[in-house]
Amino acid sequence: MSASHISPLLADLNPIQTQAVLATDGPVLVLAGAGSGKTKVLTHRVAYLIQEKKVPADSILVVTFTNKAAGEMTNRIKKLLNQLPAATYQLPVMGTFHSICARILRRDGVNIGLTPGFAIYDETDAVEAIKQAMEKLVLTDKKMSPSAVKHTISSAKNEMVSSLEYPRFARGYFQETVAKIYLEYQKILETNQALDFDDLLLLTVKLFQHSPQTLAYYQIKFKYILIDEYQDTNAVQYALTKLLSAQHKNICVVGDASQAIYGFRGADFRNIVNFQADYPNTRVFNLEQNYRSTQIILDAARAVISKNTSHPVLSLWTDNLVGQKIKITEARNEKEEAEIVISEIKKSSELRIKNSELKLLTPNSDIRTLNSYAVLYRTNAQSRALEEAFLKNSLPYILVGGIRFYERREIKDVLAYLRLVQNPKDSVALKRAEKLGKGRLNKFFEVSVTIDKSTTLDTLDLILQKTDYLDTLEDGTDQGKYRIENVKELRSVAEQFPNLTEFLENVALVEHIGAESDQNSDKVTLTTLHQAKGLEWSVVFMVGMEEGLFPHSRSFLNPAELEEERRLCYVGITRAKERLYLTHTRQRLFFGTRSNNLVSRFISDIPQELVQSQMNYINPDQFLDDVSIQKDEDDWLNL
DNA sequence: TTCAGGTGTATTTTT
DNA sequence: TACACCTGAA
Repeated sequence: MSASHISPLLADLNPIQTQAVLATDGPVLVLAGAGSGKTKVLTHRVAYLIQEKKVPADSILVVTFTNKAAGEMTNRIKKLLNQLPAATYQLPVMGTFHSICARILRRDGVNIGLTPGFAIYDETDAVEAIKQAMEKLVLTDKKMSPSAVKHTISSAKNEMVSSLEYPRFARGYFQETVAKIYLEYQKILETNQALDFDDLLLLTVKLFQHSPQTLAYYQIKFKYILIDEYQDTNAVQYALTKLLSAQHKNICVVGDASQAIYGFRGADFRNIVNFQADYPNTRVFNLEQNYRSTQIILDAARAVISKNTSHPVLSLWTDNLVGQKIKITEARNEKEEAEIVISEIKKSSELRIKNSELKLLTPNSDIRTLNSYAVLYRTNAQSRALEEAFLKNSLPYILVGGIRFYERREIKDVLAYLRLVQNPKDSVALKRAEKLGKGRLNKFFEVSVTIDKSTTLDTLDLILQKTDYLDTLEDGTDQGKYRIENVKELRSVAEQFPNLTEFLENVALVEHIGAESDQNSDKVTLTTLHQAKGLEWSVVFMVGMEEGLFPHSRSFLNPAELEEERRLCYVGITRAKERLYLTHTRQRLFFGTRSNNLVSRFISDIPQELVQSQMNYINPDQFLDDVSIQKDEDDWLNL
């Protein structure tokens, strides 16, 4: 590459983004603020390595937080490479930590005694295995919930504490009992030839520790490693990163401590905070120019997040307009809150219709389709009141979240049969199949022995036909019809993966988007704050801005958790491009009881000059007569 | 095999 | 309040 040659890949990058792309070798930390073009830097960096540095694509490893993110990045890298002269079509190795570890273990896990055809247990399967372990130990103590036990074991695995080591750390009755269950649980997984999600990571570390040749193979293979959302990595993922990058040390991590919102499941943002200390000679790039939001929105976000003290906060700035003030509204209850949201949306939609009728539309005028609105909430339970109001007003919406496709009863049932084809000893699958009827199970076993090397789809169809499973779903209700539709949807996935092992792995590791969620249609998005991460809308409503709900009461006793709530609020605010609404209620119906909540401290943290509201909420004392959450309030005041 | 009725539980969630 | 889950009886 001559000095005069400027790669077209750098053409539309700002100076810091350019530097982050050009710093190909050695440890690199990219601190990417919300809306600062993080994915752009990652994709351009990969394309640059391939195109300009002539790095073979398969020696680049890109780790993402979700499979969806991996897919999006793949598309963008493809596009970039296709635009270039002498287009290269080979793509880097991309995926989540879990999917990459699964691939490694299928290939090399035999070195630590793993069967290549191992099953992957999802949360439900794992909890079922825990139940079986507890039954075996005759733990009739109903006070221990299997999912709490699962969570404790999962935390231990995240800290790389094996079932053999755990008893040493266990303190008190609960943990000591968990220690016994943990041992039994691992035995069950072993006999079932199954790994849970945590095992995928943990056993890969174990494989690398026990088989230096295997480790060396991957260390040499992956010359360049890029990790997205590094603030959301846990201890095992940290260890994997360290092991894999030890040879070439070309490690680039991207993230933002202010957007760390998964501490509750073991993520530790200190991994990103301490990166420089961990990797000597790290070059740091702060992406602080925001391309998404108005200045007012960024100022509000900053006011909220700057109260956190346990991590650094980036100073976002923008060339965008100052924008409109943030609108804060109080509703009497959750129904009125939903109506307020809807009336605001309708106001601008009506404006849109009127303008288009009068042909007043100019390019870039205030045209907003429904998919430029989102309503964000802290807990899923809040979606009900919103949904009811949207239905009542015939305003189209799409609810993101809820029960996932592969978690649905009918899907898990069918998958249980398929898992038994692969491993008839799988006790979790067996128990599920038993629940569907002994007769049905016997019929299944009659045909399952004859299944040899047929495709996933043929196997699935044969099972459905022999067991008459679909009959159990056919009950004349809409729900029954819907369930049958879902099984059909599963058939279409089966068609894509003729190999049963590959099919089951995909099912376990990749979230499937059901047929009903047509994402291109014009609808308002309703979703949790967590699921909004990484997305953006022109207009964002954050509802339920109340003490106890957001920040959630469970975080009151723990300053670290309260900081996580604050980061979640920061994430929510920075989703908005143009307009932000915050709403709260005086009284909310919650699990059958009415509670009077104080206005969220996050609202009080936003300076008045950024806000347009009918009331002054700075002094929450006016609500102190409402006693229902007085106790909680005392808790947080004492922090 | 099915279904009625009792019981427990309700923060966020990808893999 | 509402619903998922389990149990036991028909």
